[in-house]
Amino acid sequence: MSKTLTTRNEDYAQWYNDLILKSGLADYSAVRGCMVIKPHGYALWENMRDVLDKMFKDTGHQNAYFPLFVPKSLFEAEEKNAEGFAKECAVVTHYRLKTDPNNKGKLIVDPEAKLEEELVVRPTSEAIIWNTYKGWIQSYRDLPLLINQWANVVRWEMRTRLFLRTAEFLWQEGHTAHATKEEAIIETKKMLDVYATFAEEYMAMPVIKGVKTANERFAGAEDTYCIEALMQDGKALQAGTSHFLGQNFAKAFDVKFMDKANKQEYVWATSWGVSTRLIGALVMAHSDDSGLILPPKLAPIQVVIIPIYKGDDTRSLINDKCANIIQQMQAKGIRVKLDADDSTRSGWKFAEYELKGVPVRIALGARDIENNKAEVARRDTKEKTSLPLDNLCEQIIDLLADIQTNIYNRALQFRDEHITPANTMDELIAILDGKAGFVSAHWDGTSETEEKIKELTKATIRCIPINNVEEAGTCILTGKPSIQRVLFARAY
RNA sequence: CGGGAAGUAGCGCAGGCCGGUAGCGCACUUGGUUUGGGACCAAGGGGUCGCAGGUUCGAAUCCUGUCUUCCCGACCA
Repeated sequence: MSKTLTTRNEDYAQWYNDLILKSGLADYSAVRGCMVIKPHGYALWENMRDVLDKMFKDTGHQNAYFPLFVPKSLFEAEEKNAEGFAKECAVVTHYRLKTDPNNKGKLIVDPEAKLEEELVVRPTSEAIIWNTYKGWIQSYRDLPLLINQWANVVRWEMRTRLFLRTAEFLWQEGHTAHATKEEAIIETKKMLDVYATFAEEYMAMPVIKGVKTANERFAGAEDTYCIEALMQDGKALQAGTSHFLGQNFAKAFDVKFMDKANKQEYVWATSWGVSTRLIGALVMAHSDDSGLILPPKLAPIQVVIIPIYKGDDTRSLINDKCANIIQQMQAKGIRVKLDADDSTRSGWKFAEYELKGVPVRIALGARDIENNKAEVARRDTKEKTSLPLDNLCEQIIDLLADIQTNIYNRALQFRDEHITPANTMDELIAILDGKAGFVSAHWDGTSETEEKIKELTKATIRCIPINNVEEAGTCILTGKPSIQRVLFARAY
């Protein structure tokens, strides 16, 4: 099987597509804009999901599930939100098919079965959730209400890209209700921190926490916070968002509570989400021309053991040793796989597991056993070393931790080297066209200026970093006064 | 929604201009030899050439329509 990838230098976009397909993360499907997540990709998502789910529960949230369909009248209740999503909604108009009288064996939509009210396939669930919350919240004693749901959503995108932008995707959406504005803002920021922690500690992907400008804000939110990551081609990627929704949805859906002073008040809301897009981010943050590089904490397989047979006489000796190592590793909770398949040779396996991003590979042959050693290769640097078998398990645990740290540091260094200040439009354009990455520049704070810069450069303001240093300056485009630099980048 | 490209075996492609009973590589099956960086030998199996019409004695090939997918733009997590 020829599974060579297009290199990143040749064509970054093609490299990404090749990698996703050939590493077995996902596949195209017969449905326009929709992909199939294959077992390797889904296992990765399950690991991400499990970690996040625990983090949500540790911060007091509970899971629930709301319907896929939203009646149009509910959907349009919060106007800004509805308008924001209107152009990309799939809509169910009928509930039945029938056989085509003019074309045997074919089906047509039954015109008799038109729905009285169209159903919108959720692009996000605020509407149905807030409609439900109305019935759940009467008193301040019912607050805060901290709910998360794991679900699929549909956004009818014109152009799709595996994991980064597909018509249907998997995500989680948290929806919380609070008695006070302050508490809702704290929740918004807390969940942003959860995302940042997850990205950095588990995905080994450094992120910048920030606030979106009005242009980039979630429709219906007062403030949108985000984590922005930088990909190896110098493009930014929004990896997660957390919204302070104010009382917009409470007012639209009439969700009030009685406070301690016996007064009716609207509740304060947040919502926050991350999606399977994180898989795309993970791929582009670390991987190389040989394949995926997965962080050990999330890798579906952390260690693969490949026996090297030579003749039949040492076969059972090697098998016994492998079984022994696997037993020890499993006892320590390492996700380990033995590949003793006789129909492919070791060289093929080496390449295959590199493609799949398995962090550590152990090759074990008669020669190693004789020397009481194993050949250990780490995926991130491709270094091979010979380690003693005696306390192999402990050494591998250390190695996995080292790989996790190393790929984070590597990505961090790349990210930090790609935050460049610019003081003129020419500088901004030169950086974007050259080294790319984030560009830190002064902006006068208006949407018009942001739009204009986007037109001129195709770069958007990714965010205003949280705890940004105040620095007096003049806007890069208009020369008007500015109090701080913001981060521009071309983005996914 | 605009521009481009492509649909022939599971995957990647050739054949098409010049119509004549469908081919290559990889994968797959069986047997054997192998195994420290994508093994080799031998023998096999698999396709109504995206779909629908049309031209023709005859269509993968020519014509018309249609569907789908990918890439580039505008929109988005």
